[in-house]
Amino acid sequence: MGKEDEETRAMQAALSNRLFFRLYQCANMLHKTGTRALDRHGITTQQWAVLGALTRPAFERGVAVGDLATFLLVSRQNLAGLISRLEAQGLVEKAVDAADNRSRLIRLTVTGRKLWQDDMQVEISGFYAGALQGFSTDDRIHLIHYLDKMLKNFKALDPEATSAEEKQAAE
Amino acid sequence: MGKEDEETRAMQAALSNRLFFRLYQCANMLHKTGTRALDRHGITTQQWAVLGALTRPAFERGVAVGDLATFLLVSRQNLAGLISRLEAQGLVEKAVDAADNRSRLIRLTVTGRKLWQDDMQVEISGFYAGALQGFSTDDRIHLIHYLDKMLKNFKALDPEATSAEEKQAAE
DNA sequence: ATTTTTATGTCAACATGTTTACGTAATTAT
DNA sequence: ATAATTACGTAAACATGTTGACATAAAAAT
Repeated sequence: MGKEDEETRAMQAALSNRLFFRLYQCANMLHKTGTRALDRHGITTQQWAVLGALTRPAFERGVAVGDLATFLLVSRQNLAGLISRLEAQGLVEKAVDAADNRSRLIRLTVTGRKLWQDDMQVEISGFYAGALQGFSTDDRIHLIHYLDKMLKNFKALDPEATSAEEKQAAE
Repeated sequence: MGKEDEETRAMQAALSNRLFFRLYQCANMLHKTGTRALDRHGITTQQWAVLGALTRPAFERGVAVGDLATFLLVSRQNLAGLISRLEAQGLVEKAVDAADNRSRLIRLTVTGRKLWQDDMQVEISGFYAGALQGFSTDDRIHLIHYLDKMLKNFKALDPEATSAEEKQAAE
């Protein structure tokens, strides 16, 4: 193997190193600044993610805990605690699935939907504006594209996510 | 305000929503798959970040806990626990700073450096290859650029990080 | 009808992240 | 010299994330 190949390999490794370290830093800051942005409402970025998911048209009539965990890419056990905290705040509720009595459907309460639409949107759009300062629409689309692509790779690395995907594809 | 303006604004919000949700998902998967990749060595992604930071030329002779926390963008209290676990594993050590007796410098032990160089690199390069499948060198550079840019915005949103930056700039 | 699978709940142990707060010791500023 | 600041350790309380394990009840397969 030539010297240049070695150098190229070392450069590639340094590039990857930097990339994932930046991702790690961004993740830390996302949660730190995001939670602070919604401090007035006592909502964390994770709760934000749950509430946002529940406003999706597909989940509007309720979603099973397991499906929500698959969607958010967190564990069922972790999500259970998150949901119980949101339930205690009166923002979400559980209803038994008419089609499957084993399944409880999580959905927003009227209070939860109101909080999301009328109160949180002010801080959320402010946060978006701050965190995406200097990003053109094209930049945003490109970044989303890269994150999408990386996410697919991550899922391929995760045995559970892969089988869950296959299961979903087989339905 | 015209109807098109409203639509543009809604589209922008949907775009930002998707972007940060992807970032949230990528962060979850980074820790899940990254920790699993290094499972054989009992190293988590956070410990990985610490060890990686300590191999930087600037930190090779040791770095103060506070400076390391600033660099990793985590709190000092959190880092203390992380370091004590790495210390218990014999991977890092603390030494008193000759220039400032208040300050303890964290640095890799011989064991730690050996683990990083001889053992972890195999799994790390495998993880990089998997998570960046389909990414050209240009893609990686562009993604790093976007993450860098977003990180700067996050820091601007964080009162502490901003003051720390200013403090550093003033030195 | 009986067995197996599935969905959820729950408990436990652990690592990571936050914040607030207090003590101590060393340095720096006055 | 005295006072203020700085660096660290440490503790507590909390929210998030992981894994593993076990119980239960309903659905699905045999």
